Amino acid sequence: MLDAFDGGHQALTLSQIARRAGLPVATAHRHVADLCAARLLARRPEATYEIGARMWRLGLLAPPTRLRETALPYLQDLVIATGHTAHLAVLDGQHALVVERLAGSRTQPTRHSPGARLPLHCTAVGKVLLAYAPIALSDEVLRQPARYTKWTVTDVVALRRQLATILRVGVATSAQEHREGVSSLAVPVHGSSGVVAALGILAPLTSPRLGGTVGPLQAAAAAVGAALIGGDLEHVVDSERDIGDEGP
Amino acid sequence: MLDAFDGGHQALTLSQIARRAGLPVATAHRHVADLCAARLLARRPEATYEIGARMWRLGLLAPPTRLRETALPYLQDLVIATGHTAHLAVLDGQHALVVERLAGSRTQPTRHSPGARLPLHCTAVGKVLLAYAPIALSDEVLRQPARYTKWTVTDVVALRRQLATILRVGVATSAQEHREGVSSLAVPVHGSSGVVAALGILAPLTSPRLGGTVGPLQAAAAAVGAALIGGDLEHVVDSERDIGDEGP
DNA sequence: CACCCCTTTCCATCAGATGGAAAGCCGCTT
DNA sequence: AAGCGGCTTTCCATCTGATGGAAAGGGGTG
Repeated sequence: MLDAFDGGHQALTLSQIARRAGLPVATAHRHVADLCAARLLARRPEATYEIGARMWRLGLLAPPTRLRETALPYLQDLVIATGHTAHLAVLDGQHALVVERLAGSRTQPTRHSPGARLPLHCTAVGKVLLAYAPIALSDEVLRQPARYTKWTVTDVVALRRQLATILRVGVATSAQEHREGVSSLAVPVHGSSGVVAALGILAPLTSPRLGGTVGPLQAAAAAVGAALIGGDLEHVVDSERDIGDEGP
Repeated sequence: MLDAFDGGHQALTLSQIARRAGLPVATAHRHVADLCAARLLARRPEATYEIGARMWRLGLLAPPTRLRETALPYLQDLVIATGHTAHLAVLDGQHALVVERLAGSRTQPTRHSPGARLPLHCTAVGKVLLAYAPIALSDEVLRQPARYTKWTVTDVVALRRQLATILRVGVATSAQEHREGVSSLAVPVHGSSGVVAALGILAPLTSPRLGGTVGPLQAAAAAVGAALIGGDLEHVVDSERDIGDEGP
């Protein structure tokens, strides 16, 4: 029933929620009232509902947040060093879950979109995650690779070859395979338990080649990996102190 | 029952959840299983549970996220300009909810703590929010102001005078009133519907006076306010596109 | 004024939640 | 080895609470 909320619907009326969830209004009304009482939803003056502050705080306790907080400084460095948009993704089922995305230049206020889910077979970060994932996953994902652009590679044999190459050289690319006019480059982030994320760079085709950015990219990935392994302890203590005090 | 999770307990066993929620294990077991099926919780290999990816994504749809994303660039500017830690907070019941906190210097990796709740009567951001809030709230909050340090002002009359001054000059301060050795300065952020947030700066007592930072602080607050009002439209469209595609 | 779409409440019907108890599983101590 | 304490997981008789159709109330608009 919470699934009624998504990126395009951050504020919904009761009837909308009921319709989108396939529930009778009376039932939805009761549920929504309960969720509001629990502060998981909040009611706005115009009788629309949106995600509440408690839900936000709970979401902050999820693993992606810790990863994001740790990686953010290095993402900033990477953006400054390369001038391109950087993003960090983790494996989430059959998708790459974008944990953070930082826009390229300050003047171009392209917003990032944490929470987005990208396909695994036609994005650079997705390919990295897929290459290092258990074979069972690629078996599943490569059954029917969806086509996004005319450049999307849907040939299973070719994709398998790509994954093998990625494992060997540690770098993945995607040239307009997901969105026209956008190329990307990605490398794995090695944490305490294997590859825990993929760090990637996006650039329009018109910009200078991405090849020269492999160095900074790998350096940033290594730094993030090291921070994840080394910073575990202090980080936990930190959040205990800072978020620990619950309110009514 | 989700309240069992907090900053100090991001991963819990079933029994822990049951105890903390005051529920019999059998009931907790069923609930947790349901939440896992909904991917609101996730089960880790060691049979502990943590907040799931779906919860994280839902949290991203909450108002604080939009505010945070909008304000982040200006916070960065502010940190660079002043060299101090900056933070942004909104009113949440009887607390100030920290939406974002950026550490002062790059070399000093002080972590920020979005999600933390600060008292209203003894922090600079809290005082700003309280000063601009309905009178009913300050009536309530000033009934029994809690003491945090020996510098905490608990005299109701003095606090009321402070709030009046804040309304007049648009700046609030707190000198070690919440934590020893930490002073802060804060100003309101004016959005489309009055004061929607407070922007503050933290500094240790040993550092140069905070007085000189009022200018940059007010400039940043004005910029955030403008971005909030002007950027609403494009922002919505953006997140529609980027987060819209739901998964299974 | 009538229409439409929304929110909110009520209540008879019915289905699903509840939690004690017992089984099964480590890892630890005696 | 045997015993113990903590954990997870399943079962099932009990009964409490969810369900949704219907109707009332509230604002807008043509």
